[in-house]
Amino acid sequence: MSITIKDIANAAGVSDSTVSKALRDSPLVQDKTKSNILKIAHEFGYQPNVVARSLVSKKTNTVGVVWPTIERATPSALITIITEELEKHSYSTLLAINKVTSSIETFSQFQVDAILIFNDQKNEINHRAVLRSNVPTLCYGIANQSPYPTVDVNRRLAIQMAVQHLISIGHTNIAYIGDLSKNDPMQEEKVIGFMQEMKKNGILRFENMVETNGLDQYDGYLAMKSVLKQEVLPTAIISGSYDLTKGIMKAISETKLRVPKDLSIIGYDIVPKRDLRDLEISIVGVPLPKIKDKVVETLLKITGNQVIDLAIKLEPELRITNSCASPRT
Amino acid sequence: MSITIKDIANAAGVSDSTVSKALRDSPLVQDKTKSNILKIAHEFGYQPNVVARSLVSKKTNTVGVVWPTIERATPSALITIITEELEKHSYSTLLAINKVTSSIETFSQFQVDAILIFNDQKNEINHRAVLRSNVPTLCYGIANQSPYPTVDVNRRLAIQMAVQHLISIGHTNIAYIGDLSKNDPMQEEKVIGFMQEMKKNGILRFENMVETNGLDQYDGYLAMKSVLKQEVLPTAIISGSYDLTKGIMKAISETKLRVPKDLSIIGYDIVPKRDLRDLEISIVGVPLPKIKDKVVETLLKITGNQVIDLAIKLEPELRITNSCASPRT
DNA sequence: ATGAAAGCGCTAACAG
DNA sequence: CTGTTAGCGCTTTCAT
Repeated sequence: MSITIKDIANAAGVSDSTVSKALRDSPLVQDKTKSNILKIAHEFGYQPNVVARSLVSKKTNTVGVVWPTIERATPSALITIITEELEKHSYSTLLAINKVTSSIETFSQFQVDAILIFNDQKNEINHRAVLRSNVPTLCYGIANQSPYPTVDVNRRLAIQMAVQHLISIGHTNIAYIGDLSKNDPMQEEKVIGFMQEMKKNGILRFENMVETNGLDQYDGYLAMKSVLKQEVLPTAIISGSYDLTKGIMKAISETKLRVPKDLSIIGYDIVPKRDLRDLEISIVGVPLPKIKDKVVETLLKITGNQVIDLAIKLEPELRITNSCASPRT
Repeated sequence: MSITIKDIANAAGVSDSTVSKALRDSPLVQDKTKSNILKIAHEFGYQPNVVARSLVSKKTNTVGVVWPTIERATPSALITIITEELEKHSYSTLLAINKVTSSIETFSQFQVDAILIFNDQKNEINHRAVLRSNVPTLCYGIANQSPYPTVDVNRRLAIQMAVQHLISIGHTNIAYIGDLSKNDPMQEEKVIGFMQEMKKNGILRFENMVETNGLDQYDGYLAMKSVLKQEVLPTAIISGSYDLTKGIMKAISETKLRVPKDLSIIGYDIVPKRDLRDLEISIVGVPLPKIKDKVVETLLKITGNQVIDLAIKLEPELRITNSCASPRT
């Protein structure tokens, strides 16, 4: 049996409610009494029973994160900083990795104050079940796919911006290296952005779309190796992810080609970790901290039942460095 | 406000407790009444309030997993299957990625029935805080480092077994490719196993220990590349992880060397995914499902406050395939 | 400033 | 078989 408010009340010789007040730092308790109670509570190793508390207060100060695809490493950096930020606002974060519907159920039963769904798969979410759960819910993924608010990094636009820039400085043979499968809607958005923009300019060729097996460095390395075997090399590369970019750079470094003289590079990137220091690669995307801020801000809003827009789109930034140059003629 | 047991009682014209019993499928309720209540509950979209329930039953049917190093991909496969298994036993699983102590606190406040700590770092865990939390706790990591039970995969022995085998078939120049840093006690165990066994046989040389940057394919690829530059090549390689092995194989495939004719390989491996089909690599380690079973079994035991051993060591298996042969003389 | 009492939603005796 | 009662640990009026 663990320590309850009663045990402390007994030890301090006061009533339960006084202890409750003292613990919540109410001004209705004398300082002396308060500090005495606090001391005893600490001695006893008292831990408030959230379960009992929330039964009356209807608040748990906890947000639940639904993360069905734990084995994909990409979003974990985001989750980590979101958790840190929420902690600053004195919210705890709990993760669930079951199927979306059953995770929601668990969180709803635990009376979390808000739910964040990482929707990085073509999940068949039972939206009715989610809505019925009665817990304010936010999505991270593609907007307008669900009946609840979604924070959406505009990946399509990001890649379009990259293409536009490369075209504007004269490139016509641009390759996209990334995940071309249709399993992950976020990756798909990038591909669509690339294809649209290339088609619009009438320069999309079959060889320009380079499939990778995954999103790791190694995948980028292998993909770039295959590109290097093409008869006519592209003059510019857009990479679908930070890790891919690292592998791509490695593959290039094993040839006599030089960036940006022979090849311009822009990487899609929202990750802050930067160990491409040797050569600053041009990047496009929304910086992670910006996403984190928006997500947490929105989460905090919805816990207060504030009504917010369904689609919260974050606009990407294009940061061009000396990894880009006009093609040699 | 959500639907409570009372609302259903009202609608069905029975008492709260009858509804409670019906919902828990008690035999003490007439079938007719029961089905009527169930029907109404379903119509209303009733969701039991676990918070209230556990306040009286002292059970949440939930286990909390403390996982402070979410960004390292390795253990996620384990967590995934543990979660699945627990679900079969009608337990929900919640993850926390904060610091160990504060995660424990959260779980303790939520009254989870058991806690599983993934201790894959040199964490400074405040053991007293954990013990005080009063929640049965299990560790996954290195045994005898904490005052609570630990499921420990005997990594040291695993690597020793691999070395022994290679020596037994005539190898004397054996390299270990893996994480040599001392940040992760689990990796360290493997290194110790290797060094001990090599020293015991008087064949440990400096070049035999090959450092990688991480545990990904790419790291293995790069490390093997560097090995291939050595003047005298080892005749056998022991790889520290599944992904490293993949990269190592790739690097070898780019040379004229053949496995096992020129090089024998044993990989440390507990992961079930097998896409090295083309060539079955010899492996040593404890299969993931076995770990999962032991962890879940133990978790279930401790929720019932059964007393169990502090150190639960799982013995590795060595599976030799045709990736190993005696060295050419 | 402190305590008594009521109640959050549910379960578990105990009566009927 | 069904209803009544008490109480889980905590917060929150409302008295004192």
